[in-house]
Amino acid sequence: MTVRVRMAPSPTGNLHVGTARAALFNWLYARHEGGTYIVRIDDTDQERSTKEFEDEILSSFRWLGLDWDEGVEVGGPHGTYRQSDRLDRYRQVAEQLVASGAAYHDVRSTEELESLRARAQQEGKHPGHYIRRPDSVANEPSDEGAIRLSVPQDRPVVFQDLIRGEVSFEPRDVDDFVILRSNGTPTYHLASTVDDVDYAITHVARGEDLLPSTPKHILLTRSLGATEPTYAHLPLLFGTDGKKLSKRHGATALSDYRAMGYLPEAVFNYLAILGWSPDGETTIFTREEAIQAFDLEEVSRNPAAFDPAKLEWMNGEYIRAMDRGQFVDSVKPFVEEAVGRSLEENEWERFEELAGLIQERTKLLPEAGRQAVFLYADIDEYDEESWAKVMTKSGVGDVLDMGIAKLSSLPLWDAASIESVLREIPEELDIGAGKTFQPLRVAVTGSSVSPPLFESMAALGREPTMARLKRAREELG
RNA sequence: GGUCCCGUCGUCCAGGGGUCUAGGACGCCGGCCUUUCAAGCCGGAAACGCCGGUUCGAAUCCGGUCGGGACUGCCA
Repeated sequence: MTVRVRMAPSPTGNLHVGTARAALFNWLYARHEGGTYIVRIDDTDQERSTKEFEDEILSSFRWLGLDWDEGVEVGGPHGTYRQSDRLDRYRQVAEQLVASGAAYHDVRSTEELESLRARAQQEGKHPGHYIRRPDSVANEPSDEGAIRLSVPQDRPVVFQDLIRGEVSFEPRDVDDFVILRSNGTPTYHLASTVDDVDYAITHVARGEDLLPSTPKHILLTRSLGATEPTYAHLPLLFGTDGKKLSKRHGATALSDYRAMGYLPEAVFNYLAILGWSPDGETTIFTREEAIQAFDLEEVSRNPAAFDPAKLEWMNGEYIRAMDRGQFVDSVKPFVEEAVGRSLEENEWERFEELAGLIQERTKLLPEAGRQAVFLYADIDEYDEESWAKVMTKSGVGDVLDMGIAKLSSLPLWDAASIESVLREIPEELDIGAGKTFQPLRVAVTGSSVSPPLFESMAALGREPTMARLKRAREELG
């Protein structure tokens, strides 16, 4: 039997990194097994679901490179792959289960149910312990109320989780849960398992938060006359403080990382490493290598902390691994954004002169923009800290004067020539290299942190460099 | 409270009875390189939650304990 796995996001928010990782594992498994990866939209929560979120989620999937073989937007043999289009199907299934005796209408009020739960809790039992088919009135056929699945109390629900091994639930700890609301709409449990059955899903890899729901889904599947899929419950993602990953830890939406200048390959790699590794030694690997080595059974059982620092390091690795042209292309929008206007073709030549040096120093795409602005925009104001640290020292004026003098008579304006005359300064003045090059750097780039000085001057050009040196000299007074 | 899941460096991932004085990666600390910042290189600190048991031998198996987490809704 060929493997069929699915990802079923709810379009009630942006794609969360945790969901993205679950999608990634499903995708890897499908690709490794040569199976089918399906994307379906779980929008039974019609209040909170929006088209915008759906679009955002799908575009994030595509950005990450998680293409799907079947499902929403790409089609397939199972309709639109959108739950809101299948409401009749769910309703029909629910009624059929009532007819077969597996489910029943429940007209009890919220208060009644609450008191049943309270009683169970007081007695130290599972809260759902007393949520059962009432043995009197409610057995009558009815159109009223919600529909609950009647959980058979005769034996435990046992299953083999691919990641956790055997997991078992006593039936008394599984309440008769609602499958169809009194307004006729399906709950997640119903819609999701009906879809899994109808779409012939063979493996369900999902967050561990759904582990307690699994006996419900198994029971439902069986009462539909089907065999449940193989489950694999993925460990959850946390922040570095061990708490649930939330806004407090920074960005949680995948699209935020895209906007911050992360590369999809790096995010892919990092997400994959959270809970899995090909061999315990390798941390950087390609999609192909991941597909080759991936197995759900080798996914860790422990929750993983999402560590932004490691992601950033990894992104730097990927940026440095790009070829020059690729780097320049990816970084162009960020440079223009930093400069505040679009750049002409000839202006890019100056950037390309420095591109290699900038690339080495870039972990996040926008950082490249910050390093390159000095090439295109005059210095509005010098970086305050840099000025205070280097320009207020004694002897800075002399350095600038000498720099101006030596550079103005330079016949050839290239990095090597610039270096050779500038190197004379510390010798003649008998001061350290840092003392001479740092002031020049601040004068020319506006900051004590920049790409290497001689190359920067060369790329900037003679006129602007001289102008900036003179201006800094004047600012010194 | 109840049910279920989990417990190796600060973090991620290895190790699943002897080769573990526990390995790799990020981060951290120190050094080298150096005009700054990175990168790179070298070195360092850093973990088997605890208690019992099984065994010649346990990070590895079993039990308990403690701790963390998820769920506990006519949300998903």
